[in-house]
Amino acid sequence: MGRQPQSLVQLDPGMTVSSGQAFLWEKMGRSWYGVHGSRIVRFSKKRDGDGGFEFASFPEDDVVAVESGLFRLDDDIGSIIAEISRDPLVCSLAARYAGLRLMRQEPEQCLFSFVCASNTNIPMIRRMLGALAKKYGKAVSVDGLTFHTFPSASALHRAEESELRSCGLGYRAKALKAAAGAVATGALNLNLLKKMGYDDARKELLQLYGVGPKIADCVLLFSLDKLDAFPIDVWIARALASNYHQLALQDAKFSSKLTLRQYEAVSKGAREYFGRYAGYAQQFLYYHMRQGKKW
DNA sequence: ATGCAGGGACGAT
DNA sequence: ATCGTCCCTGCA
Repeated sequence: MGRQPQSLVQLDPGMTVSSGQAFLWEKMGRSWYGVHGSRIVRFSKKRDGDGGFEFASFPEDDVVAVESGLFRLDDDIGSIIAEISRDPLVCSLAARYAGLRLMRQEPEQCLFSFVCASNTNIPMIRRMLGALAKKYGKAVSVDGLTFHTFPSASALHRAEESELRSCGLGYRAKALKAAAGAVATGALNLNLLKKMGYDDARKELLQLYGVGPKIADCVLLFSLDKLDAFPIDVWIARALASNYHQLALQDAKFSSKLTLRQYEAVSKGAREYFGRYAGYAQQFLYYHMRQGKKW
């Protein structure tokens, strides 16, 4: 730990993942290490570097399925790119950032991570989640390094709110405890949400204390296979305002902060415009907006 | 140094 | 339907 976040996970020459969606990844030497639920995963370039790479998981069972699931190797990326490339800007970004991919996170980790993500920034989110993992996760040794798995719902639910606050969560502690409780008690079944459509699954997530439209959309896109979800953060809002006047609000006040009503309107428009893979388009726009930024 | 931004959402007007 | 507030950190 203690390393500055990378702007992207360079998986191999043809594959890149924005770190904005996966907080607990870090690069050490020629390898990327990531916390993936109750696993630690490693992705490294082969030493004889002809573009080859290898994936490992600890524990080592089901490695192939884990890799395929995590990096969405089951997606038909060609036809996805083709479809979102109906938009000229996304088309050019898809060419420039060829290899950028979405990850499929563990649903619980994704939900709990984004509950911690409101009104803050990525370095701070990494710090909070790292502290939570260290305190409530299980230590796993890989390559002589110590990592911590992501805490279980019940562990987070059992924790006192004050303990969660001491991990740097601030007022988000209450929301995390609530979300963890919903999962731990079975009131919220994330696996069920995977089988629902976007609207129904979103409605369920919005019931949770501390989960608004933005965070719900992130969880839907990054872990529940709703590729039509289109999360709008301040950067995406700016991208829309400067490049998509037809999608932005007529109101000139529309710049970065969206009211609930504005969010729903802009999101609906973007989802209709970009289509069933709007979420992939969102990732190209987000990645583009983040270029040159420190994290 | 004081203010503000940073992957927002809640609760009171 | 808007608006102040919430915890915390880095940076201008």
